[in-house]
Amino acid sequence: MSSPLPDQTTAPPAEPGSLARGQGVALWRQIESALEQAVLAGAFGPSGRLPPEPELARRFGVNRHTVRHAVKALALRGILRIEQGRGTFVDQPPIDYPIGERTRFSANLAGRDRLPSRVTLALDRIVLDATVAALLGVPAGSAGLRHRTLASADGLPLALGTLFLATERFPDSFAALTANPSITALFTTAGQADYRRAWTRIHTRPPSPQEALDLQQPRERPVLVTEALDQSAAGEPLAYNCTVWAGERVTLTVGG
Amino acid sequence: MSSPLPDQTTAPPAEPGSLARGQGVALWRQIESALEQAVLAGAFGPSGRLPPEPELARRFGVNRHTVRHAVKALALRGILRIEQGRGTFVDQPPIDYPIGERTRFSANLAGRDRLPSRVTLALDRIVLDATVAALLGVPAGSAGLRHRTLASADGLPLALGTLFLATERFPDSFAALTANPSITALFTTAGQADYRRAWTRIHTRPPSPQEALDLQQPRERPVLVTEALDQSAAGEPLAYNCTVWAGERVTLTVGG
DNA sequence: ATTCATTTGTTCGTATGTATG
DNA sequence: CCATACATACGAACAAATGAA
Repeated sequence: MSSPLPDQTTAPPAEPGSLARGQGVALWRQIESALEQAVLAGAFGPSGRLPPEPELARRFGVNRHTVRHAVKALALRGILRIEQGRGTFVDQPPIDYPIGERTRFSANLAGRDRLPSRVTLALDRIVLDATVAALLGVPAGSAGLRHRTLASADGLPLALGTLFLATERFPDSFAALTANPSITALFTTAGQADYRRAWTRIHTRPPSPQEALDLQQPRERPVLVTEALDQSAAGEPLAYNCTVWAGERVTLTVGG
Repeated sequence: MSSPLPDQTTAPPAEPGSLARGQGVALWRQIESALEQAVLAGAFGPSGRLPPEPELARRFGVNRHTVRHAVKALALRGILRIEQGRGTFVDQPPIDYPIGERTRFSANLAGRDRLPSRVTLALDRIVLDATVAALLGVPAGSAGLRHRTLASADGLPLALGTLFLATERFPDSFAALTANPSITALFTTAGQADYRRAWTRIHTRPPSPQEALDLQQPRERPVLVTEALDQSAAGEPLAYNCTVWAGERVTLTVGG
């Protein structure tokens, strides 16, 4: 049988016979260069996964040891990342995501050759429980809105966001968020363009099965959980946000 | 044979016969109250680990199902945390650790009934590699110091810290840190009492086997990794710090 | 909890190419 | 030309980690 999973990596990094033997350049050096070129060309797709070693050896027409020598050299240089039992991957540096008083989503990822996107997963009218209501400064049991979104960069899920709003403060938010999932746009319409982040709490834990599925990451890899409160310029609570980040794909940055 | 691990929890939460049968209060309700009292009294020690269910059942003189009913109720209320295959634990809320421009360690944990402590694990003279040297603003290959510490609160490990200094900036740092592991003290002596945190990067990943051991946490629970650069008031880099936190025991807070 | 397929990690042995003296 | 040392390359088998069934 052929490979059970349709492998999303398509790139054939070499044609057999493209290597020069006995010309003073070791085979593993030539393979190292070829793989590095392939990485820079983005030949391994958004997953960044390389074909397994035996497959690479076949394509290059060399022994597995020789491929391993090349791969190890690239791993030492930080180009590739080897994970026993899982595979070898392009070592994409995690996306650096600044968190501070003035954080906006899409502005963060622009200008660093990543394609940001944000889709609405769900938008529900809910009853605010005691904890969230207290944060939003309304009585427990008040009407509210829960907006669940999935943020991606470069086609890979980055974060699951859940936003809580009090209906009494944003009466038309359901229609507004249906039309445009951007919180910044909603706040601006409501005359709160100058909101800021009052505080952010950061924690980590293993993902729930559903979160691992949504974020397309293994259950063994942890998630970052941030909780944040957005505040108006006057200091009133506007929205409470709880975001679950794919831990292996982001670094949060404070200051700098 | 008796229990293979010497259990550090000593507290007997009840004496048999202390339960009132047939008095209109279900046994599991009484056990729920008794356990809650025990939790509030800190009867389960710093580990927060409850005795195994059969042991609890024996102490209360009831069937294991009855204990499970009580424990489940407390878990639903967020008082206890059940971990299949590991045990039942007091659900200690994670320690809230503020990170900002003026973060100091011991100041953070005082006044919240946790006993902070910090011990030196290792203090080495090293050669600074390119990455760290660049951050510290010295040539790669310069002499430096690496200071590894273990921070604990309440007897439980909280974080493994690694600090990098350039020797040329702090000539006497080896002796100073040997005498007093506090960075604040070192900086103060060097006339840099007014240092601040230039930036902090936050990431998460599974712990290495050694880290799991040092932090006394299961390998399945992730760690938080913070990297931070301390800067003088004049904007010169002073020290680079990389800290690995026990993820289940801390929440980092920005602002607020 | 077990089993299985996949993938990387390790260790043998052997042969060849290259540089040195 | 020969001897030696070392890096390179190949082959086979097994170990260990991962993830899915």
